[in-house]
Amino acid sequence: MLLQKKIKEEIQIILKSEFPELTEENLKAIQVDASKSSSYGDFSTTCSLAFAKVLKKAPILIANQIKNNLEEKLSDIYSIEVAPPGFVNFTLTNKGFNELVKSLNKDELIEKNTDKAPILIEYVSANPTGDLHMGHGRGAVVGSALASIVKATGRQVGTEFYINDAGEQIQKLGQTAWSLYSKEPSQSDQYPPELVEPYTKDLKEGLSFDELTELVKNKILEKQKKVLSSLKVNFDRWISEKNDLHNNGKLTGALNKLKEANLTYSKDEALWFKSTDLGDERDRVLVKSDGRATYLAGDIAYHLNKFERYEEALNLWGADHQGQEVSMQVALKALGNNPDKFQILFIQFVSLVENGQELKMSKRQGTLITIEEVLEKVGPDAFRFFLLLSHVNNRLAFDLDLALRTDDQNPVFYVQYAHARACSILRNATTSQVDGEEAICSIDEIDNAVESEEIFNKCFDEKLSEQEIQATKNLILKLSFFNDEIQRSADNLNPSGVAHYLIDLANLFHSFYSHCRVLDYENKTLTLARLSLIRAFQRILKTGLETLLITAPERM
RNA sequence: GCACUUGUAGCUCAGUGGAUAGAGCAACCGCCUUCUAAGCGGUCGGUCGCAGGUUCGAGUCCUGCCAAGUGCGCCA
Repeated sequence: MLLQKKIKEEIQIILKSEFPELTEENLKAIQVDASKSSSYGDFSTTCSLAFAKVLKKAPILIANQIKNNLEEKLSDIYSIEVAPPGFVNFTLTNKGFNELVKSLNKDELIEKNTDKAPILIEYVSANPTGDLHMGHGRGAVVGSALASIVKATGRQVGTEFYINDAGEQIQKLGQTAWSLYSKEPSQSDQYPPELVEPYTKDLKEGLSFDELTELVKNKILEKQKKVLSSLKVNFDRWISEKNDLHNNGKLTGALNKLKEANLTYSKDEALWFKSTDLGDERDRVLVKSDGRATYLAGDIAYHLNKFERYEEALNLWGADHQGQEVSMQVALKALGNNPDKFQILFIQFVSLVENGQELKMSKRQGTLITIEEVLEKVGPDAFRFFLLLSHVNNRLAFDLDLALRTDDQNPVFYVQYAHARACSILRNATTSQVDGEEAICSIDEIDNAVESEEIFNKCFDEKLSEQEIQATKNLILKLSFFNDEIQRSADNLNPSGVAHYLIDLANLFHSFYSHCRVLDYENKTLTLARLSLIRAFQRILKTGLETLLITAPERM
């Protein structure tokens, strides 16, 4: 078990016995974090500050109580300082650092927690009427990374893409396709023909309008799947509005539920949802006067179905869909679902910057930049990493020039390079050299090295420079917070923390690399000690990158 | 007009109510006889949009204002 977790548990035991008025929830919230500055030790906790009010006691007294109780217990692992107004700071001994690296090499890197309810993440859900653009790309990247992170923490996750293949947009697509296919004059309000044309080539003759529409839709969908898959985005299920809701009675079922709950009325030959009564700004149409269901009706049916299968649901929607949120929330609530279990993240727009200029984009003029175009230039890893760096609530300027560069300006290369360097060291250590020199050691020797405090202490030998020792400690400390970072990202449903963590980690590794020579035939003990740290680093960086669905190359 | 989101270094962005607000890029100065210089070290750079409030403590929470983006269809 990681040292900070051990410390946390000790504090919980102390506070529980000293202050029985603290609730389980209070105790659970205790955090042992990295200290802000090395002058405050290695780990610190602010729990005495947080509990001062509940306990009606000066924080410094609580802090001292923690210190006095904890001090004798593990004095070979850390020393404790209390700083006003009530911080408790822990400074690790060499043995403490050894314990950390041991855990990082032996334990599961990401703690599994199965208490949390299964969650369904719906994302992308673009219309099957054209190419996916960068806004979809952002949703795709964030959604897939999020699903992966949450899954890594042991929680059950399902992912779905909802295909809006039953509405008016698909009709318009059909009309455009039809005029291209039948050479009949085009009607108004259609899709730009040049965007549809590639899908109407080489079709057999004699197709009906519906057959043609279905065929073109499927071709577009296949292309979307292909593009997503090259971004490493795959879904557990693709839900078709037409086949999975309209044609099998689920839509009618949902409408009946709303009717039974007396939440609908008829007006102007349309069926309306009395959403104003429930807090919406106006009533919404469910079935249009031509007898077709609206998008909202289908979406309500879909979400009712989601909650039959999952306890919680998360949607990643484009910012242009924010008007739907209230209607959906009130509908679900009115039909007996807990609104706290349904959450929507709105993806703000991505703009593209090239040569320092923001590119003007318009769907109608066909100047919308597609995922494919950007992906072709920068590749999936840079594509993913850049879009993961900022929170979806924030508008994002994607700098094509920067992402195109394959040098140190591009953070994804910086991180991947750190991994390649670590692999290179491990490879050089464990394989015999071209000049016939034997390998320094085997993987087993490295794994065993960390078990020996004597070997590991070489990392902190007094003959080493202060810089070397500090670089080593900094790297170990950062590594020890990998699990915390993953858990926090999973809890907050925000993968950007992991991406930033990996940059910081790579930074500390590069610093360690330049200060600390690892392979040294003259000093095998120090070499082994440092290799055990490199091994932990490599394992964690690889896991981190792969959790974000980004490759961790062994050579670059 | 109303609703949602955003406002932090020249630029792109991090920042769980806790200590001295961070990173990358840009600018400037150094570092390759040794494991990958796609790297490292250093300098410069901030009234955290503005004004109040809550708190022992606010970039973080609340209110108002200002600015930007988005939404306000029998489109999806």
